[in-house]
Amino acid sequence: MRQSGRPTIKDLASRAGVSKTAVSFAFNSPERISKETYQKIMDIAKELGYVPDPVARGLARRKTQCIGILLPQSIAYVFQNPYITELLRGVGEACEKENYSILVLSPLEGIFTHAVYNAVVDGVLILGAAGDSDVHTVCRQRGLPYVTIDAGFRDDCVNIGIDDEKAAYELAKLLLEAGHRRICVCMLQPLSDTLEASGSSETIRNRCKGIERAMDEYGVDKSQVEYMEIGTSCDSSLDAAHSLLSREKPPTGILCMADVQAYGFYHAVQELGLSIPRDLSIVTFDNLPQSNLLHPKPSAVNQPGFQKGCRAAEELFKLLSAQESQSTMLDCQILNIGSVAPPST
Amino acid sequence: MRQSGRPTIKDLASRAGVSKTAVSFAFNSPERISKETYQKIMDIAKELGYVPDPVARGLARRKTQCIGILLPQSIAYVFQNPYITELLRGVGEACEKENYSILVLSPLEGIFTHAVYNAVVDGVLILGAAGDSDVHTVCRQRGLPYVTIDAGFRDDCVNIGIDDEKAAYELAKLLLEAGHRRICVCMLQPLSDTLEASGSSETIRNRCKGIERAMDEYGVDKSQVEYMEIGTSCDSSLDAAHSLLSREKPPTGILCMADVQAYGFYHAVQELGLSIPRDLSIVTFDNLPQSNLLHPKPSAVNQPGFQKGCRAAEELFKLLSAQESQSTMLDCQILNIGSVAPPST
DNA sequence: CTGTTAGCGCATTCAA
DNA sequence: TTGAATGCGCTAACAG
Repeated sequence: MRQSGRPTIKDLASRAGVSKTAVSFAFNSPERISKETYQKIMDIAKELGYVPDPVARGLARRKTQCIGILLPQSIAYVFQNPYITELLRGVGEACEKENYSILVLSPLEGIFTHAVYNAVVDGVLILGAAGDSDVHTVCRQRGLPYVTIDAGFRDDCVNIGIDDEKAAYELAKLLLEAGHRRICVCMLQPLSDTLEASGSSETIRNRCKGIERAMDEYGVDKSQVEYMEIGTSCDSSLDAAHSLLSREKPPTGILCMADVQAYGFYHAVQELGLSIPRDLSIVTFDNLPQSNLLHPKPSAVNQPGFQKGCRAAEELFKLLSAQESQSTMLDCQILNIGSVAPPST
Repeated sequence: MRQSGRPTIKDLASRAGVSKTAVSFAFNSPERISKETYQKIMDIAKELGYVPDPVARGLARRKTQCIGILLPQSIAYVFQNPYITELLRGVGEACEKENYSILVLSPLEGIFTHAVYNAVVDGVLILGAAGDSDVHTVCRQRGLPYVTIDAGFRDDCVNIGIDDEKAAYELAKLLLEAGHRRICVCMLQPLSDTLEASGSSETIRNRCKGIERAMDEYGVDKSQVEYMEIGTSCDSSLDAAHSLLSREKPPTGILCMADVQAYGFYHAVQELGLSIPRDLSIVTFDNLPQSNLLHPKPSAVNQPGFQKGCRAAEELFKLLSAQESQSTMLDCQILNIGSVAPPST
């Protein structure tokens, strides 16, 4: 028969004069058949170019050896943020140990959760979904185990993250303590075309809380701090930086939600012939390896991106094997390295 | 029945008093059933929490809506190179248009091609495989359409790349023309534990040819150029840079195979209180967006990473729909921006 | 417009 | 040890 070109288990079986079962055993539990039959089967398999169909196998054993990673926006956008790459590296590290592959899922047709419906995976990692997102519902409908990353801690699902409130508090304090009052907080603007994701994530909410707590502590009026959504790309943050710094009274302190935003400011400062921290103080989240190139290295919350991804995947694997799993708040430190100084004006 | 917890198409059909076909139509071609049956089916589906199983669906229609991207080394390693991220962004862009997801495949158990056997995909993109790699065989065995990226142009498969020989030639010329003779070429060292991948790729071979052609042209003896395998991470290139620059007679010109390698040199130069291009000239491949942060911006071959990924995916989609597809050599320019000057010593 | 009937390719229980 | 039969959940010809 062999209609679609590729040999099937049946072809191989009849060609080798054995049953389908024997062939199946040869590929899955060789110890259950005799050495000779095994050899014969494998020889003919090679000759025929037979290899078991992963999809059919997946259906039969109810396992695909893949986990999905659900991104909040399009791939082209999200991967402009090197922090995401760090996460992915961590996930990859854990997956390779378990012989799993990673399926990158992004919002299809603008719907955040859409990709989950059709994903051929055993479980899912979810990035930065709001607590009230319906992604939880979707996963449960499909019976998919899932772990969230940077999505806030709640009782009914496993989350890996840091103490964002505290981290943001410390960062804000760094600026306030140095005397800054004209402060701009750079938010992670969601893409406008993925409406569903535009509800601010739990992480962002927590960070804002932390910032406000610091301000209260220093008796600073909330109106003095400006919140600006500048997204997570070098380009958008460069633009934002230029527009901010060209003001008559530009901010003296910048609090970024991501290293990649800080890059824009470093770049702009350079282009304008200014200098950090003399003319502008800046603090940020992430502290990615590549930020070592910046001079001075930005004061930052040291986010363990790699570790986060790794840990999240590990917890997911526990769920997949029906083990207990629980949320983890990873440690992070504040590194005050040299991008903060008292305001000059 | 409903054994595994999740409702199946059969459950839904009997519950709704219709046949399985009707349900299938409701989800796949709603226009083929009456408005009322559709509504009834969808209502009960929602009530039951039914959603079609992607694996079963994949088996039946022989289509998974996924393409794989096969990496030459582990994910944690490969994604240290931001060029790869650029490629991925391009692939993502193309995939989202076609409603495809990306499966990231890395060598399992140290075998480059191993992941391909079990990958639940309709086609594969292959990164930088050597021309004589058996990955071609594997894909053909599985009947998987595939497109290579940066793998050299050959007649029997579709490849997307640039003219590496010429590009490398131009880069080398930049250094030679400025008068450099103590030159170090930074190679992309493969990880030692993936033996299969250690045969140098077509791309590297072509680049070396280009470099040698330039040297011949300038009458420079080949022995004056040093080839050093320093890998593709900030750390490894930083180490290499320090060891090179601390020599008694350090090289005056560096030719990198990737931006990420140049980062290490910029960093080292900074740490040593030296300056580019006064104390060291450097040219490189890639010219990634984030390299704008470097000062001076490195002279480089402008590699269209995003476009490459995008184009490769598009060609693969053509193959998937049985259309004609062909290799493409993308344009690239040499940007001589300011990281090259005559040697000072 | 709707239902019946076969597969899709493989894993696995139960007998032999 | 091996083989026949059944099921995984869904799609798609083919009838009705």
